[in-house]
Amino acid sequence: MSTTTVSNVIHGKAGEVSEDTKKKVEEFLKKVDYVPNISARNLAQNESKIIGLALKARADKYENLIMDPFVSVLIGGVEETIRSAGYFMMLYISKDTDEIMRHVSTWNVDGLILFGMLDDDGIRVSEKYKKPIVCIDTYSLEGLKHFTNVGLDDEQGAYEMASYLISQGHKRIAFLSDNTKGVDLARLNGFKKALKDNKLKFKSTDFLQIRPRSEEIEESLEKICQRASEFTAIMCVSDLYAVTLMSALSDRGISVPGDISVVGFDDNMLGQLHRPALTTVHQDVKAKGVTAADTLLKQLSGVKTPNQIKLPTRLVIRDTVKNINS
Amino acid sequence: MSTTTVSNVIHGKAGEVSEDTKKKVEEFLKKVDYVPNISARNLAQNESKIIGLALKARADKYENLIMDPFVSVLIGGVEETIRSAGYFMMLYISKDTDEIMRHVSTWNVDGLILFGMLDDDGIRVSEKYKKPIVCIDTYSLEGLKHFTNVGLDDEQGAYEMASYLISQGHKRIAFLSDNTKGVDLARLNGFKKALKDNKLKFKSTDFLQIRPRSEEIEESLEKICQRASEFTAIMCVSDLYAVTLMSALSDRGISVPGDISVVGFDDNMLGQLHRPALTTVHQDVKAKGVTAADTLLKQLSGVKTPNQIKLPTRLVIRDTVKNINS
DNA sequence: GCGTACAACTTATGCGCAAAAGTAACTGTG
DNA sequence: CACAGTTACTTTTGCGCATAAGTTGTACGC
Repeated sequence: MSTTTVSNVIHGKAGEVSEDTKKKVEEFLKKVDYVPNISARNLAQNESKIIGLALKARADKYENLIMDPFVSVLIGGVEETIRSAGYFMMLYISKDTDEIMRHVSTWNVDGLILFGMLDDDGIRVSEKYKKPIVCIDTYSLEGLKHFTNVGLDDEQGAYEMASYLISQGHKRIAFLSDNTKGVDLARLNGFKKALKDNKLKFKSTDFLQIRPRSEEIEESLEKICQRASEFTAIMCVSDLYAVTLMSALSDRGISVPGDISVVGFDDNMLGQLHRPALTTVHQDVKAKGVTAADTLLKQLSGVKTPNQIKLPTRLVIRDTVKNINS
Repeated sequence: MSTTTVSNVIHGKAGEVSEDTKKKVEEFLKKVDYVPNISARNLAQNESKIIGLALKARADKYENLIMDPFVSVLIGGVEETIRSAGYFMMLYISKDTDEIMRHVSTWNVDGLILFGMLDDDGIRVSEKYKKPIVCIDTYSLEGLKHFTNVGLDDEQGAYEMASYLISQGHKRIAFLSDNTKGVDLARLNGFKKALKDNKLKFKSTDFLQIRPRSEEIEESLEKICQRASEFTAIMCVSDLYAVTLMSALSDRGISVPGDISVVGFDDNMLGQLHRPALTTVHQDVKAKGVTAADTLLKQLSGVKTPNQIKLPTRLVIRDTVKNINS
């Protein structure tokens, strides 16, 4: 029984091994409870069967990243897909792109999924790393030359939401976010577009800035709540912020949707469990993870994929918007 | 420049290499942007520098597991600790223990952290896997012979919470959970003990069963809410269930804490953002992950560790309990 | 000035695997 | 019956690393 014969049996190379010996080998493998050594296989094949999932966060959002149910659902989707294709997932959470890079090359990771990475960082990575990369939720035309993006039609989703608010009679609507880049910018743009199409003006003061860091968040919420009476509705860039805002409003005796309407974006458990239940834009986070992983897997097997995949959103009308049409 | 010399420089084996050649080698390494091939190192050393984090869920709780902010925080804690010690994390989410086992042995994972595994499964794993295992939140005396457990003083936490409820005048208190095993049992026991110490009776009908599966959860909530008037307070086994319950109560016009008091356990963002803010038992989930990883790392470097580590809990009194002392 | 000790290297070996190259026995064909 | 082709194997090689074993040169003591 030579190693090659055994190897052939393991890899199911029929025609090379007689049925007789095949059975013998299989029995033997079972008897000794054989498990292949992946390190050795990797060394010989120069492939690792590992997909790296790198989550990166701006330092000030790191805490939120980890807390967000979004992340665990995403991880779950990726892991499931990858595993059923015989790959393994190495998870990497970091604030430091270089560290991620080093990690990826030491392990000779076969493919990369990046999330939360700034667009230029993604490009930087792709320049060094010569294997397939799929990014989630990036917004960089430049980047699309280097990697595939799996995202959402954020602009359209925000457009629909803003249009809905306007249809309910809202004219003074604020937009709440912590930055104006990437996804947040796309959502803001959709919002602005809806205003414009309805002949409403967007003033820069209608942008309410929330600070993600725990030391600053209270102060920023205080400022925002003080200005609440200026608006009839606040459109938040995420459910997390919508619910955070509603808690702050509630603490100050401002009722939702009685005094002011609030909407979110994402549709996660936070808004679903809130009462009144949050009106929001639904996205299928698990599908995002699954799609990203699937796309990467396809690329690994040499199948061409579009370099931009946009998943649809869906308006979910619940109870945080008041109809104020006279 | 021989491989050994280079290897020695990389591993900082001073005294074996002259300062001169050391510098030369280092310059060279930088120039060619050398990255070690971990597969080769693993093969040579028979160690992988990988820590496996296996999350297992009963089929009916799988969805919840993934959604729960608990999980991502735990993962974050483990990942951070492991990485700063030069290890890597391979994440494994599955309903199937055998699959986890196969994975672990193919990769020759150096150590294992198990979460959400039933006690007997943990033991089964430890019988095959001859390397260090740290479990999180198991409750099996038998298991402690095989692995280290990092957990909480659940019983004490629940005892304090129940005592607090009693001090606020509550005598008819229900306990809500989806099962009576492991952690949930410990919390239930703490609850029962507090009742007993205060000369209150626990009837088996005071246990309210919630069903975790999304198809059944509504029905079980309906039953529970119908019985709400029997109690002045409901102690929930987790914040997730407490908030879920409060949403259901709110939908039926039952006010918290006006009509009934509700408390949770865990202290996660769900309860913190809820209004009224949830009175609960705090646990430091990140610390749990960090402690588990630290303990495993210690064991890997041959340091003895206690086989049972219990992290403290802390009562967090917020706004969901009414003082009903006459 | 011979042996010992040690510093600073180099060479050789094996980890477990996949695949290339080699071998031996058997089969069919002209 | 000789030779090509095929089947069912075995032997060999090399992936990149750490380390054991071997080599060389130099300093020092007596």
